[in-house]
Amino acid sequence: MTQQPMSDERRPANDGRKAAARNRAALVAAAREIYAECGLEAPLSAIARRAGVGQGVLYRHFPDRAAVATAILDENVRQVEQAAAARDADMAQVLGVLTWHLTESAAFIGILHADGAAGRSGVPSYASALSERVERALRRLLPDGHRLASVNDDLMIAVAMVSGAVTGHTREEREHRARAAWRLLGVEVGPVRSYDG
Amino acid sequence: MTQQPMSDERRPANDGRKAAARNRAALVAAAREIYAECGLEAPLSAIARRAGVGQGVLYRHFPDRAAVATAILDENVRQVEQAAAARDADMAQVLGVLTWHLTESAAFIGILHADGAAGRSGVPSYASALSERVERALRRLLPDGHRLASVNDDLMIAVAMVSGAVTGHTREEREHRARAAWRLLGVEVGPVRSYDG
Amino acid sequence: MTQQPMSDERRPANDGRKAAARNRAALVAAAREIYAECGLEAPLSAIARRAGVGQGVLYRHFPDRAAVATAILDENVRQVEQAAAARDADMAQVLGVLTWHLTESAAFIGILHADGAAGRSGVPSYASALSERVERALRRLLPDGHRLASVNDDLMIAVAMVSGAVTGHTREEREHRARAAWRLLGVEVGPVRSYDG
Amino acid sequence: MTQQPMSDERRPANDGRKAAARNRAALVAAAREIYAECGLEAPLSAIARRAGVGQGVLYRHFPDRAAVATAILDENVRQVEQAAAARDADMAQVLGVLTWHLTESAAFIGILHADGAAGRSGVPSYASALSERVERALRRLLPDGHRLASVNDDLMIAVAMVSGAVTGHTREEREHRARAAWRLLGVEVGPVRSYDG
DNA sequence: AATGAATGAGAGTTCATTCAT
DNA sequence: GATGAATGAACTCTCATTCAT
Repeated sequence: MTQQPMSDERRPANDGRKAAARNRAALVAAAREIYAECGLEAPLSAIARRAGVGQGVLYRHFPDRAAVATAILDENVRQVEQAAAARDADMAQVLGVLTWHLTESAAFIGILHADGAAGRSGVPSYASALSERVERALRRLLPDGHRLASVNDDLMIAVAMVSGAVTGHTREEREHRARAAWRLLGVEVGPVRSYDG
Repeated sequence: MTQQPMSDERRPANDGRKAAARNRAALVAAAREIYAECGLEAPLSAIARRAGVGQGVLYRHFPDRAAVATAILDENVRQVEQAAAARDADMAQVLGVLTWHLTESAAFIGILHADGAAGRSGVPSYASALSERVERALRRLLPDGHRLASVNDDLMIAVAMVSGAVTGHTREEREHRARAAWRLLGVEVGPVRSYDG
Repeated sequence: MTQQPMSDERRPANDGRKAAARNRAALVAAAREIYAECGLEAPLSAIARRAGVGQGVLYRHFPDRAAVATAILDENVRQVEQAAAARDADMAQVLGVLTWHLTESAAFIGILHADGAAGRSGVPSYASALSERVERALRRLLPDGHRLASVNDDLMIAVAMVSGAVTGHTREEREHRARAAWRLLGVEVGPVRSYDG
Repeated sequence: MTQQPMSDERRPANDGRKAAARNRAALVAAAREIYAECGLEAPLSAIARRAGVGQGVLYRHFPDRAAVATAILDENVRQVEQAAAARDADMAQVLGVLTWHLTESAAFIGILHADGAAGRSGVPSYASALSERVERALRRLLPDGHRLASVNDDLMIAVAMVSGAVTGHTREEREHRARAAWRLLGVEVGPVRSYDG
């Protein structure tokens, strides 16, 4: 309220380059938490606040809401891709990783409904891009005789179905329901876990 | 400082009582359309606008958002119930009706994800009420040897899966995808059509 | 369907940080004026408009209606408290200060009706908090033989009565009527003026 | 919802003339109750609902909000006038009646702040008209040596002060506080009761 | 005369986004 | 680069008032 220039009153540090990367990471982590708590509709300001940065910083790193979501989801998709790219990868294992992300991240669920739905109202455009990356990763591993190989759509429809089984449920229920879903589909799934190399 | 008496001049038509039923119908139709386009989160004001009535009219007919949604979805649920209550009802037929509504109404899709998820964030409470009505209707018809009868959750998980298969897709795609989904589940489905007695 | 990005074109000035203090002051001043004219029930939007700021700014500075009112009235109450805390304070002098604020601020009048009326319909809760501060300040100075010391309620009832005498009247009339009121109560009042140290 | 002319389906009676008077009475009674519960700001629709009539009826009988308030308050004022017009009326008795209405009707309190304040913002115009009727009634009885007779304003200022003492308090507290107020003013008050001839 | 539906203007609140510092 | 205040539109919900029936 006074006119003092607030000389050095604990003014937030400005560490230059280093800070930028740190802030980006903080934002991504914060977004993950906030999304988990409030869903994809959470106010961006909440993310900035949780990350401990100003809202301007958020906009510096991410031009819009979609960019934030993509940044979060990209990590999930990448793990699926990496699992699929591993030398000894097989379908069941990769579906295990996929399922792990499905149960872990409520935000991730949404994009798996999106295959072939680019530009559809309600389906953010980034979702189909991510969905396609998942599809490419999986299709490469689809053995000819696989339950989901006979009809072209089946693979991603099945994935969407499992997503549907977990939508709207808590983390705890999601794993159970996802397993049940794969079982009903008659598809074998490997251990449900994150992929880290 | 309370309420202005209305700018004056040219107060638009007041069609009197007769309009009541007409307006309600227009609101329901508009809501169905808007929901189909924007999902259940659509602004109520958009519904009123589309219906060609003032917002007050919407609030007269429906005290709150849940009432609007329920009014729309109730009709879908009721048809499923009626199909299930028919003398010669069998599971496949009723699933056909269910599937018809799934393809017809984007809004209906949402509630089928809601089973057992009452009070979950993002899952409005009326959704689980409706979901339970669907469950009761279906479970009565579930023959002992049915593919979905072995585990208790299976029935509604399967329904949620089919919903997941169609979420985010257009009317046209929905029927195809829903059929594919049931096929992947190995569940027989009768003709996909509305139930009208 | 959530929030539009702003119509575009000609986004009005954003004076940056400096404006914060200026805006807060403008809001307080505007609130004082509007309250004086319309009472505590005045629309918050009128205050923002009068202050020349967007409604968002008002909400940034004051989370709710009570915060606005408190910010305005706090200053009045504080002066009474300070007058009462002065080394050589005596009842008559402090009542002079009280009376000055009563004539100066129509909003201040309202809270003096609130003693012991916490949570009463129409009596906002902050009003009784402020009322109690006034009571504490005055009671400390109440000499044993004072006209208002014999019965416990008398002090604040008398204050409420003087408030009643001025409610609904113009600034000019208020001083005259307040003096008349104290005279009718047989209570001596010092010079009617603000306290500034 | 059907198109039937609802032949005689319990259509609300339309008893002609008689009903008009009955409705008016119901509206006044309802307004009294609603005002007591919700204050003068209560929605007019609530009054109509409580009275069991359509809103149109309310508007037929009372052109606007002020007219409703006046109708209610008129009854209070009339009793004071009648008490003052009684053959053996004396000041103390009439003040007792006045005080009774002050404690009985929260709505009545407001108008007694209004003397000489016609057209003041926040002071509805009908209030000063009613206030003047009260003043006329009382002044006629003011004996020359009365405590409130020496200065011209004193009478109504005193009344406003007592109103101020009770504003914002519950029925129960009001009587106590009003008595305390008159005592502090050194004015004798007769039994606090309604006047009924 | 009564009914009660319709109207639409606010009031309150929340947020995406910009921008001076 | 970071900060965080400002902006204002959009959304929900409430009412005073009118008017066809």
